[in-house]
Amino acid sequence: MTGRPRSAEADRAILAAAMHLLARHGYQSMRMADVAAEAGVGKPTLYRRYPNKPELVAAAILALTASPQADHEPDLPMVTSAALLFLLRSAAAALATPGGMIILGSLLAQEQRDPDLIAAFRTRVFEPRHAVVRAVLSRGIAVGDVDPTTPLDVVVDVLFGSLLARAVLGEAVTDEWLADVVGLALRGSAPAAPAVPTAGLPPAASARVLRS
Amino acid sequence: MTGRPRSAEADRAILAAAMHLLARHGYQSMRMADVAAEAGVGKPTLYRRYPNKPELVAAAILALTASPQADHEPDLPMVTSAALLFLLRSAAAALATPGGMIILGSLLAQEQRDPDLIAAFRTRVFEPRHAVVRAVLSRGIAVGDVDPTTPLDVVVDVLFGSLLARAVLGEAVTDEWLADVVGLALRGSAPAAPAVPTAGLPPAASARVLRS
DNA sequence: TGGTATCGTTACTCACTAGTAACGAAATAC
DNA sequence: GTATTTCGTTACTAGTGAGTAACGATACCA
Repeated sequence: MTGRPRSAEADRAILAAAMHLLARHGYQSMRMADVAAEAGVGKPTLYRRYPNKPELVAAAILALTASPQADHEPDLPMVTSAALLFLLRSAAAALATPGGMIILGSLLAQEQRDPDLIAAFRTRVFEPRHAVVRAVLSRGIAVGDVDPTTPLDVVVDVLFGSLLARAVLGEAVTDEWLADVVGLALRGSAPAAPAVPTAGLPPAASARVLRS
Repeated sequence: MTGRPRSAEADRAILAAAMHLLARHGYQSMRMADVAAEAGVGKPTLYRRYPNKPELVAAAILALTASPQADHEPDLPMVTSAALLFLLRSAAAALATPGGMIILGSLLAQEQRDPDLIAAFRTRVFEPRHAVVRAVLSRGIAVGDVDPTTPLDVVVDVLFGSLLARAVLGEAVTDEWLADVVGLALRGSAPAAPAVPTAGLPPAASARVLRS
């Protein structure tokens, strides 16, 4: 009485195709028929799993791997500024990835109609990354790089917000620019009488381009 | 041979209705028929002026008053931090205005299809505001609040980017949070040995809520 | 082997919306 | 007045895309 089981491969392919087309065309312009085609699947197979378009897209977003948790991030440099640079570089790459801003923009534009979409995106994409940065800043407090009274959320907003600003302006994120931002943020949140005044960051180091 | 002249009142009403509906529903979801209705005008009157939807919306954006120019901004406080607070407060209000992020998001999502839309928005909305902030920072250099070697564009990205971060997260911008951001940015770009160490900003002054 | 729920394919319904065509009426220039 | 161009209204075309209804075929359980 169980019948033919649902193809797990189809499950995977559907969510992958949905994310791909969401990034390529945005929420409104992506077509269910295209998702089915790209997944190598018929439309009814989509609707057997998800009742409609927003639920499919929400599922695709929720299926994103909640990126590596705060505490044990591998390969994370010990120097506060270097760790922040590392994290922001990866975030910038994700944001600049053809489609990063298309996803974000189209979900924001859809907030009134489908609040769950952008909410899922915040939970799955922003929150985990913010948590890692907050952890690095906490470690910075322990090491004496960051003033203990600094409101860490503000620093997080400043760091990620700068990336958003560049993306919204449509301008590339260079390593030089990133170093400047991190330098400014760390000087701005340094202890009043620091043991090592402005440790670590040469004012404008390399200038490798992350995106063109 | 001149015929009946076009109604200037209709011109105005059409652009106003277009902006209103753009803010309310976003680019894709706004309907031409609704623009006509809200402007008290027939659809053909729209298409007599603009050949299609993107050109109408582009015109509506371009019709936005290029906000007050950098040099002579009225009512701008003389203290650098206070001036920045003033400018960011107004920007935050505009961004949080029901529809601010809907406009921005929907135009970003549309960038591949209609690059002119977001381009017009950058020119008319972002550039003028950035110019004013840059001017304030330049004055800050003259007064000794800001280190002359500071890359001002980075500071501008940090300040406006923070607002974007809050808006993207869907969280309200409080005066306390704004003061923290401005304080961090100014400490981060202060001269190495400042005459007045961290002038002006009490760490977290008032907490009047700008948006709820 | 028989029952059942899946599979992909095809064809459809239905709603919606950009843009146009065709009016008769109103406003201007000459 | 007369030609001309706009006006608002109504009705239409044409294209698109979400979601559904049938298939006959396939894979699993009992």
